[in-house]
Amino acid sequence: MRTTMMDIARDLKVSVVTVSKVLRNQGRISDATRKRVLQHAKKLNYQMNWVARSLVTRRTYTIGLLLPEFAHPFFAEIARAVAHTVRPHGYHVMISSFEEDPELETSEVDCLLARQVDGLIIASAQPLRCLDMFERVQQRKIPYVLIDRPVEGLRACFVGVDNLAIGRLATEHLIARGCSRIGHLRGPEMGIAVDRLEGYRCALARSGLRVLPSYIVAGGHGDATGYEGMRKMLKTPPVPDGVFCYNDLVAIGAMRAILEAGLKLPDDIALVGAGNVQYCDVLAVPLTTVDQGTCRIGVLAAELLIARISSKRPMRPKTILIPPRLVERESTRR
Amino acid sequence: MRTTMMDIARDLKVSVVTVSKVLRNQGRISDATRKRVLQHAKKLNYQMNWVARSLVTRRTYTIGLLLPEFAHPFFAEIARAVAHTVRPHGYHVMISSFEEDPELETSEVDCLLARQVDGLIIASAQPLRCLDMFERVQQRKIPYVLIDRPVEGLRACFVGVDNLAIGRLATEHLIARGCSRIGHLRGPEMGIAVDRLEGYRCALARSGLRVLPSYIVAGGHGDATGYEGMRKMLKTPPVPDGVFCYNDLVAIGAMRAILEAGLKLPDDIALVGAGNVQYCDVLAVPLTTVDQGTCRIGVLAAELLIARISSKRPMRPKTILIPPRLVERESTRR
DNA sequence: TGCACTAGATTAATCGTTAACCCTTGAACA
DNA sequence: TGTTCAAGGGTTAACGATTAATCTAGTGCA
Repeated sequence: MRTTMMDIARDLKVSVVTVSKVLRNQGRISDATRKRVLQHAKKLNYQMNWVARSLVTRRTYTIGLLLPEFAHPFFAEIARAVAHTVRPHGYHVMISSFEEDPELETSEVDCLLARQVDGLIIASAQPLRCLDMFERVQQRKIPYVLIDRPVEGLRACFVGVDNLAIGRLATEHLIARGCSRIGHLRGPEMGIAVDRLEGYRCALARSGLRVLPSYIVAGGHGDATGYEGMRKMLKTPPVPDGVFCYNDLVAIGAMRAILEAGLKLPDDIALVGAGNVQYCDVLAVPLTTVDQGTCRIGVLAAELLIARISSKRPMRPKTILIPPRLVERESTRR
Repeated sequence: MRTTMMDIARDLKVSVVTVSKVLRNQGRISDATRKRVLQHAKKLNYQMNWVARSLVTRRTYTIGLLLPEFAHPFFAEIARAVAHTVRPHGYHVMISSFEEDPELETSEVDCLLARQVDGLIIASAQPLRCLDMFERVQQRKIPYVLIDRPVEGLRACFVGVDNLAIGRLATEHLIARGCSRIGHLRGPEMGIAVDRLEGYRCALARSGLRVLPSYIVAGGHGDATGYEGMRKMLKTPPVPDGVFCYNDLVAIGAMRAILEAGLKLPDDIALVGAGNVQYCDVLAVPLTTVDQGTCRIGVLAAELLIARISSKRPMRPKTILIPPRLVERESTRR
């Protein structure tokens, strides 16, 4: 049986409350009593029951982290940053990945709410105009911070990168490197991929280059879609001489397709990714990419969340947009 | 204010217990009452308070997952597999990474115990013969499963790969590919790296090749140590024609060093890693590696843990060793 | 009529802590 | 002598559920 405060209290013939006060270093307790309690607690190997404490204090010191995909290095790094940031404040993280499935996301949020998390950090995959999940969270007055993917029509905290700038930065870089037929392997139909596409369009327009419809190929999140997309793009001439990929994973897939086709990188096709994911510097051809401050997103989101949890009064939503930064490597060096 | 069972009970003029029974689908309740309760619960947007429930049932449906390093793709994949496996059973995962720091590991374990996790999965970094952390867990009768790194002198469940076989498999493969001067970038002084080294030694001995001390270079877990180690090895002739690396990350670092030195892979030096980490097929030279069934480790550990949690009687410790499997890619194809 | 039985609910106790008050004692001070 | 005050502690009631024991009709049957 595990020891409780009552065991200590009984043995020492003091009240449970006295024990509780000593253990919390609160209230007025004589040094003698304090010492006795602490000693006996150590002797019995006492450990606080956080569940019981949480029930009465109404705080679990747990935050929920909802991610679309765990194995993705981008989200893994975020998870790491979040866990790291909240630990000094006594918080633990409950992580849940919902595999890009909005329904699973909703049910996980509900589950985390039921488990009484003190706050949530969400990289949401909710479809457009589906705000009821968030409304439920707000109704329960649980602070939350969105990351990576903003949700339209929602007044909420957000930490992410300026995706339009990413698209522009990457495309402008390709232009500067002398590319004139610039393709884009775009991401999903909705969400941040739209902004990156817009940035791409914008950069091309600015420098007077034409946007060929056949140069924009639809895709998804992973490297498989990048591979397929690139193969498709290579089949329809004129073959591009530069491609901006929605993210690094897509770029990795694209790179495989390019090399398989016997083309040279960057000489035949220059490639730019986005994300600056771990180990994208040791690829077949080290990948030029746009850094989106992954780690900072996690840290800032965590700090923002803790600030909200600690604050008495409701604070008004805050948006943090991290400016992206181009990281040039071999895949565009020519 | 959030709704409680009492709110529902009061409104409906039934007892809290009746509500509880309906919500748990337990006990004999008339269809009429059941319906009323369910309807009203939905109307009030009721959500179970798991903290309160946990206090009385003494189960949190939470398991703790302790990892040495979060960002490492190997552990990220394990985390994913564990979370995935336990979800259908109603469990959530609290993840904690302790950055290879034994003291932090201990304090995190204590914290997770205080939070009343139902079980633990640990990839431990405890130094040799430091078992008191585990003893504390056992004393509390919390089931736990060790993964990846066995702990000597501890009668506990373990799920991992046969590291000796990894070393042998990798080295034998290099021998089969015609290498005769085979080096080893080894991992940390203790733990699984020792077995992999032993496997390497064993394979060389079997085929009558000599083990040169200068061919065994000490290192750590990450790619930085692989890079340094390889540079060192290249400086002391005779340069090896095949190298087995402690893990894929080390191999990635080694590959960078080899390419920087102007040598060709696999023609000058053939390289084998271990782990079959994600994306090691898209490296500068796709890496031959030994698959250690990462995903299966996570799944099996999670299943084993849940079995122990659910079982009434204490089961006796079970060890699962996954047989490794060689995955040949370009880095040794010659 | 009386007894046993059952379905359907209620009451009381419990889980381990904390929050909010209340009580005692002795010393200081007017 | 009486009042005040602080130190050091205790009492009681939550927190929001579950579990075990108990009650109350209604029914069947001898």
